[in-house]
Amino acid sequence: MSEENPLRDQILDISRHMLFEDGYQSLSMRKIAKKADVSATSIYLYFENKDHLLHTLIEESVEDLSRFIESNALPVTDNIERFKKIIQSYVDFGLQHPEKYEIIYKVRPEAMARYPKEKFRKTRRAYELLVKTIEESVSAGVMDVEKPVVAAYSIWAQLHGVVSVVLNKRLDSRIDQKQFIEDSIDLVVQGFLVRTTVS
Amino acid sequence: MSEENPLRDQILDISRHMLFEDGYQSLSMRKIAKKADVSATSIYLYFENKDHLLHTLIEESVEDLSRFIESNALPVTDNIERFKKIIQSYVDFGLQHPEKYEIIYKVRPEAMARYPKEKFRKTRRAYELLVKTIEESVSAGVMDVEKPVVAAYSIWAQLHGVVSVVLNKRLDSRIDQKQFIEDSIDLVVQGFLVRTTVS
DNA sequence: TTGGAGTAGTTAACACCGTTAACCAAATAT
DNA sequence: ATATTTGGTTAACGGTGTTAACTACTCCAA
Repeated sequence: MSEENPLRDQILDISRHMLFEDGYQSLSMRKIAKKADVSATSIYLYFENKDHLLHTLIEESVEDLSRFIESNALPVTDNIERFKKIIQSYVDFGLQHPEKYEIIYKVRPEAMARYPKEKFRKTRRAYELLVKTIEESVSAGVMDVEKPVVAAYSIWAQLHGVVSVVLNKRLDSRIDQKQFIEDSIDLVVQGFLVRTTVS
Repeated sequence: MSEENPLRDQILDISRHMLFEDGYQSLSMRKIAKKADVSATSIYLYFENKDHLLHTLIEESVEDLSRFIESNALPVTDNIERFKKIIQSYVDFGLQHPEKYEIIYKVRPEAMARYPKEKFRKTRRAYELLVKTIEESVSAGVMDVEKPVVAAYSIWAQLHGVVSVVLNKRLDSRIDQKQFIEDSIDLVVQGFLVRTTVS
């Protein structure tokens, strides 16, 4: 993945940082170049265009997110516990690496429309893991979910809502952040565990 | 709200349509103006700048969404039924008015960062209604939810995930759309109704 | 040792962008 | 009849992504 080039990596670092600080709109190739102390066109030596630069950033973040969740959840053998671990890891990653997490969603609308579908699917390893975990729980008879694919997607959306409201500081002032996170995770998890068949 | 001006309305219509067709990135004041057969600067007679134009579009859409949900759900007196109605209405609106629905979320990241917070809160009437409905259900003892404010937000996020995966045609080819929607709604609703105390 | 071929960058230019300033003509009010 | 407001215009500024053409520098073969 990393093509072993210092300037290329530097451009990615600067872009990620600027994106997080000032948002997408004010991110320009020329500004990136200036900060890297290089001419604007040099960026094109390493990235086809602005879209591709952004896509690389997204891909990198999704990869990190996937790896993080996998490294936490894969070792867990019990299905229910792995289910919980995936959810917890997703939220943890978002809160611990806001710079990377936000890129996945912040860039979306415009650049994402041109994001190659196949890459989109390929990078969703963590999602696949969640689906598999739910499916196995169902097979084992410890969970009762009709459509794991749907359920997993819903969970994903829900978790994103939780993480983003915290990161964007849109949390109602009456609500304690830590408690909000705990409660939300609990809400998601319990929504499924209630359906667990008691052995 | 509508300031009774034909050109102003035309600009909004064109913008909304162009935004839906070609996305945010390729939306420019000059293109809007050209399509309205007017000089680019004329837009500034009715909108302070591009941001304000977008914000007006968002506000309008959120207003429509809120009205739609309210008109469907307010007449329903039974709390549980109203709860279901709100959820169903949200999804229906998204699928029936994709042009308006997508604006609410498509524009977000860049322009949304500058969207005045107070307006943001003011327009969330439908959300408030959902919170109120859950709270009343809890008071009436027919639902058991610790933090209605959190729960409502989670539901919102989850529903958005459902609607957007359909609108963006990101649905896995194995899955039937109609069934996906029904199942998802059921999943959300059941997640709460399971907690209903049987009288 | 020379010279040709990459390599890693440069400058100049194009077409487009949001926005401002200055202007103008027609409608309206005094 | 004249002043003011309304609803537009053109010209210009500084910024944008991207392309084309160029330039140094390194490396390798004859």
